[in-house]
Amino acid sequence: MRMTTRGRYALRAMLETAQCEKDGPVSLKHISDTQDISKKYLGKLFDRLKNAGLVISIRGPKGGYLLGKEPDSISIGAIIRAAEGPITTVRCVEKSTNKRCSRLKKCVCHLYWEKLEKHISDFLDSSSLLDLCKGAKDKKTSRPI
Amino acid sequence: MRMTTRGRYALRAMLETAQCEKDGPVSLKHISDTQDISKKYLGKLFDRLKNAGLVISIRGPKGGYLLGKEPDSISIGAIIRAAEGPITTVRCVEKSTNKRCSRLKKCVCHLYWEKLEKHISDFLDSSSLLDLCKGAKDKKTSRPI
DNA sequence: ATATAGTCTACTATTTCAGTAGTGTATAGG
DNA sequence: CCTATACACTACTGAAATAGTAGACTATAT
Repeated sequence: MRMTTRGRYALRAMLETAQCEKDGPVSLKHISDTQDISKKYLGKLFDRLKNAGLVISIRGPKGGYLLGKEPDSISIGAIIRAAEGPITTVRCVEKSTNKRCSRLKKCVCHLYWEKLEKHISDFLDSSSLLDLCKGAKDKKTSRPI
Repeated sequence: MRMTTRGRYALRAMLETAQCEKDGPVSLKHISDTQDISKKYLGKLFDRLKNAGLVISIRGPKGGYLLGKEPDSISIGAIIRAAEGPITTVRCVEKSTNKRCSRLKKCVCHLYWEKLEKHISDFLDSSSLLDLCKGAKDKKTSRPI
């Protein structure tokens, strides 16, 4: 039951973008510097985020990325799914690939994993990037953990 | 956001053990045959389950494994944790290793990941092996998915 | 023009996972 | 006491995914 750095990087990068885009496109260099993430790696990550429509890119000098939608309509789930692929707690239930294991009919466990998957998915979809931005703002005045 | 086969195997194996232990110790061979899991791999898995106190072992002919506690006091979370290690959605928040990333103070994301972790953990701890056994029993009479 | 900054493909190193091999040890049943 | 059974333990292997790197290419603001 693990989340990889890819998902974490994605969230941090999106948060940084959301917080800085008012000053113009946010470059990978900026994100790399402020978030300690390899610039090249971010390049690949933003490919995914861009394909998912979560950011748009602007090329050339002063270029970078802007959010592709309003921050309140970008759910954390959408970011994680864009970065890591579908949230699947159990692969043989994966819808996209239709890879359903042959034991399906006799296995109660499947139902359980499907419930877990929905539970996690709902949680991730119930917060937006805006919610996290607000949290970040609050943290600047109050005491950090 | 993935669960590995290790966790799934563990749950299926525990369920099989719970359902069959009334006829005496359940051998790895039996579990291997009924659940299509490599016997050698199960051996390693049951090491973990045994260390966690979820099963006890009986050696020699007619030997095998019995549940280490009543099925209603074995939570699914306990099984997953025994098999896969602590449920951590983000490693730098991992308590056991004290590996906290240096960005902790400035990162709102951490709070979010910790909430997610708790959310998942609570879900996994709210069902017991007994609950799943009941589900399995029901499924025999009713129509499978 | 040119420097900046995204785009794209390919490569590499590391880690984890799933599974295998083989040896050792306890014990039920004859 | 012998022997077959079944757990215990260590070490190894192959495959896949992850994290990160290299370098050439393209668009564009100044």
